[in-house]
Amino acid sequence: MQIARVALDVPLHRFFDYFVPEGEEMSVAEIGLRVRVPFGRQSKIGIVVELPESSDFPEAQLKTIEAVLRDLPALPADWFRLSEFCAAYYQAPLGEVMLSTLPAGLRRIDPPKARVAKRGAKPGKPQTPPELTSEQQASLAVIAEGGSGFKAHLLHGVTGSGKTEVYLRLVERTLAAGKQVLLLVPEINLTPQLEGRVAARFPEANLVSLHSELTEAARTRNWRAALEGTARVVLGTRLSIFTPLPDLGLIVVDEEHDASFKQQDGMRYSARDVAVFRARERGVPIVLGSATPSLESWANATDTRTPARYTLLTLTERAVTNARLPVVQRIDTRLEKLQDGLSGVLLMAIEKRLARGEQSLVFLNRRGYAPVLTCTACGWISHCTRCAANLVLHLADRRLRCHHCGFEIRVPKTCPTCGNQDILPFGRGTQRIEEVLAARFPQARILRVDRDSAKSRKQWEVLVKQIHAGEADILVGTQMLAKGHDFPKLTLVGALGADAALFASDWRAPERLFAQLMQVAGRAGRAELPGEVLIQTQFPDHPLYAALVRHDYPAFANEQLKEREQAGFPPYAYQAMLRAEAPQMADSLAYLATARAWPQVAAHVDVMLYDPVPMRLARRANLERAQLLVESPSRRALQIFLSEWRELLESIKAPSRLRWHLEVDPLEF
DNA sequence: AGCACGCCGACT
DNA sequence: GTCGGCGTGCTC
Repeated sequence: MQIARVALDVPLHRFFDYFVPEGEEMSVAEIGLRVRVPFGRQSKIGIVVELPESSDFPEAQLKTIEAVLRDLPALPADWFRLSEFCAAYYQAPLGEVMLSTLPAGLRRIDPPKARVAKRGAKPGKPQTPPELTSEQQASLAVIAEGGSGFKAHLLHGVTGSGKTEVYLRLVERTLAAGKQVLLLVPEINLTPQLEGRVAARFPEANLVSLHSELTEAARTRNWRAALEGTARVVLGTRLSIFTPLPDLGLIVVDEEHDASFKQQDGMRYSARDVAVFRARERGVPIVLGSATPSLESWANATDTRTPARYTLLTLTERAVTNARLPVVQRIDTRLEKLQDGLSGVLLMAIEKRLARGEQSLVFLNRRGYAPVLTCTACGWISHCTRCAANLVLHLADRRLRCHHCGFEIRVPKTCPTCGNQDILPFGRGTQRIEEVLAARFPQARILRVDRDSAKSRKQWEVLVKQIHAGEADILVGTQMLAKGHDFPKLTLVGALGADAALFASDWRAPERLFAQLMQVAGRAGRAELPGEVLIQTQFPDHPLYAALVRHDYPAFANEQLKEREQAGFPPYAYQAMLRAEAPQMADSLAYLATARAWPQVAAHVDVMLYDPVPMRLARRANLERAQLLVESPSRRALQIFLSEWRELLESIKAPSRLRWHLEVDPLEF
């Protein structure tokens, strides 16, 4: 009887062999088909990865495949190589990688009911392509020179410089060559606009989108259209990097610096990094676009000591006629007394916009009314009972809320420890700023945009519509507002509380702050109206702000890279993080200590292990967390170490309540 | 991961 | 006397 080797969705680094049923014999071309197999007491969906001559397992004990599913073409070989790369690089079991990137509908036991494929995105009104700026033309020429083989390009373009138009021209060329395009965007919020634009421009391409807000059926349908080649353009969020694309000819990663490309649970992959691997492996060009590239990508494109891995393409002018970059200014808050967190300069600037009928945006990356509630008598502060964190005051619905575990209670009327009635909010969040502005400008229409006011996609869309219709004079919002939306009447942006990130213990915080401020600054003055950006800071001379005022990302990036190199941080070192969590910190630390004490560690001279330490948020949802950093100047050395170490990690005896995971290229500490 | 088997504490 | 806690072991 024929034997099939099957990958299953179990956390084990091995495959399982089965007999192929009589009369269902498979050909080599059918490796990559899904099968339903008995597994223990249950049935599971698996993927055939091999048709071996014989099994290492006693053949008498092999079970037989229950059904060979031929409803879908076999998954292609390059998709296998992509999965294998991820499994090896991120130390994840291959079966888990393969199955978890499939749409849920195709992992299910019950047979999917066949439905007629509906067409993809509805094309908007047909567009005529705009004239290209000379910079756009030059970028396109460089990419064209690279040919149709692998080449990585970093497209560095300020907000409004027309990166999207460059993508569209590349899509056009790729489609004309009979190839498929994969367009990656960081968030679902950004898909509708780009979707409309691409669909309008290429009505024949049968664009499909792939993101978490699609229904399961729609997701399966779109994924299948990609695999079968009927969809020529796929637009999606990070998971869509795993979509099988038989005719792939181009990958674009928009806003490549965005943290949403990093998966934060399960296999903690970076869709951007996987995309670069996939492009190289498939031999197709890839374009990474951003106004503020990640320092990793920037180094790859500019480092002169190693041969540049990426070509750098720059767009400096705004593509919209007459539009200019906003004027960025620092407000020295040491010199000026703030009124409820707002400087007189900012208040006056808002007043001016109100008088002119223009919009202002006050940006503050802290939602809620105040980050903590305190008792003036005994010093009590509102803290979460399950986390090592404060409860945030949400006055809008009179609740104290933990932003880490979701715990919430009603706001107490008196201090829970001493009964004092005088309990006060400390610090300021978006709700409080909204209130302050409402008191100061009673005639103004104020709209707050944060995760509380825009919980669902629907609410978000309503808010965006209101802003566009000019139904708001002042917007108060978190980074939600910073991303990818044009508000034509917006001419002023005020940034509050930015300094916190300057001296944060996370050394990536400045990089994120710069990107965020640059992005939010880009919201101001997109149309004919010039924009103004005011940053309230106690450190106006900080080089980060100095670079921001000049719109000088390269200066900022090069400065940061210098610091990273001196400190031996990425991208000049490669890292992995082992984390453990358990009800008791001692158990978490003990697990890491055992991992650290592995005798073979000494044999890996080029790999360095730090001491196990409690995480910055040491307790979350009643679990006490610790971590151990592993570092190496060589990516390869780190990989070799990790693959050996992982086996040890799996063999360490630990309390059953303890969970651990290994993260390669961690972004947060 | 599931799911079973297996051996010690408070309940109808 | 049993229900159920989670420790341990296995899945082709």
